[in-house]
Amino acid sequence: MLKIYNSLTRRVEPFEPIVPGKVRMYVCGMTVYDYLHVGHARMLLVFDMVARYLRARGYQLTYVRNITDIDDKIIKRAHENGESIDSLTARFIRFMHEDMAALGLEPPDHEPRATQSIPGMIRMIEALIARGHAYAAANGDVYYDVSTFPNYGQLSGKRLEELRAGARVEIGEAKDDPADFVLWKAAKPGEPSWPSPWGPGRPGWHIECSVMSTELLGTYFDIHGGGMDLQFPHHENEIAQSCGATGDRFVKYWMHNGFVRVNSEKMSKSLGNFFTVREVLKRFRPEVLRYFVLASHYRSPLDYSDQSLQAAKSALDGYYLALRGLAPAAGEEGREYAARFHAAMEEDFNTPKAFAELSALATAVNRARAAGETARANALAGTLRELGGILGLFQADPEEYLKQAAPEAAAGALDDAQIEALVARRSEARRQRNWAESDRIRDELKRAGIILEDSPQGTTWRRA
RNA sequence: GGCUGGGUGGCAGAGUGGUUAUGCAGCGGCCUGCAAAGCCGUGUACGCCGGUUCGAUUCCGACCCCAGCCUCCA
Repeated sequence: MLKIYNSLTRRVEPFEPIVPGKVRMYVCGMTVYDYLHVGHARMLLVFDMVARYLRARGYQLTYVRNITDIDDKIIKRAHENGESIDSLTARFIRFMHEDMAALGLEPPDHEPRATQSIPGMIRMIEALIARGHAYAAANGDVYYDVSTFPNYGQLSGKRLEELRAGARVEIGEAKDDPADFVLWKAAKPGEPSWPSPWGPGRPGWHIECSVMSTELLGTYFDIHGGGMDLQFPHHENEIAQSCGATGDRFVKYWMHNGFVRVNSEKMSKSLGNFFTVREVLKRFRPEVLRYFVLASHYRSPLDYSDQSLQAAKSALDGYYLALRGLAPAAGEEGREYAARFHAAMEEDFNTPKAFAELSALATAVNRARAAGETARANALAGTLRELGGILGLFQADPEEYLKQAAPEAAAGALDDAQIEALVARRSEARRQRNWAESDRIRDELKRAGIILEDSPQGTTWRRA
């Protein structure tokens, strides 16, 4: 029985889809005005894992991840660059898709863009006004009246009184209550706008997600995900909007992933302490990043550092070394590991615990191989590869994986042919029992980042 | 200040009222010409102080510390 921690109840609950066998999941995606950083990568990898696991369990999943392509930051950045909003967002959507592909993410079923759902947003705001949850202010903005929604604060555990006390009121805002939030922003000069019953303007960020999710998944769907920082106010406001407009429930399970930190601080644009996915992928292969992310529980904070990535790489190398030279075969072998792997995954996607099983399975593979039980080794390897596949891991050809260098290291390094020539020369020296020459070549290769492994079947090499 | 969630061995990171998490790194052994990889073995770890208990890292209370949210943020 799969169990999921639900932010709404702050409890781990049995997962029961609204429609048996079918799961509808919405994840708040990217605002496209800059490159993806490691924090975004974590969110994307976590929900990619969730999607893969749900599908592996046989659920028919509809996965929606939106693109926010109109918002204050986008307008500001486009203005700073002296370019149009369309050209800015088109470029960063392209970069985002490149990074996502590099990370090995399975594409969502739908990737709606905010600017393509404006009519729906206007309809939802009209519904909110009609039901008494929203009001048009004198300046042309439309606000949500939080006092009309009794459950406001349920998701984030906040109380309206406290929010009011801490709220900042910007000059020019026309809210009745400092805790009210904007649904529609009246156009300012030079800003893009759409016609609406309240005059030209553009949607607030929160209404975008309420509309994109319910348009594609229905008013009440199974899972809504996103980063911890979206819990308040973004997701709280989505609930108020969606429930207020439809009178229905909105989301059954709220999932929030923890942050990536750098030196114990949240990695974020505003702090400027972020590493882009592109930078990291110059030095580490995508699968290393995936392993790194999944090696901790999705709700825990995750400290990013070069050391941790290096450790993740060593661990991942170990799995490929176990798979190397084997022909993974299907079969019942290793079923007990698979059972424990799934049991761990069922506990709110406990990937670190699941890795403990994969690690035990890799050891079993190595043992079988060492004992000369090739058929058993192949069968166990088949199970290892299959279970890894559920997490998006171990699918590369081991030989290729082990011989491949990260782009940065590859520049100016020895190419495969050069390495193989040196390995051949060393093998000849070894045949002549010329250990001095043999060791000299091995040292030379070692300095070039090549590790050699001798065995009765010959010498193999890989990149460190 | 309010609201969330945390503090586990050198590092990363699960988990549990009494029995080995796991990984990386280290050390010893086997293997190897020597290595590497692999296998085997190896660590008086659970923030502090009280309480409950035959027994607490695990439950309860206080305290200290950390992070996140309360303003845009995955």
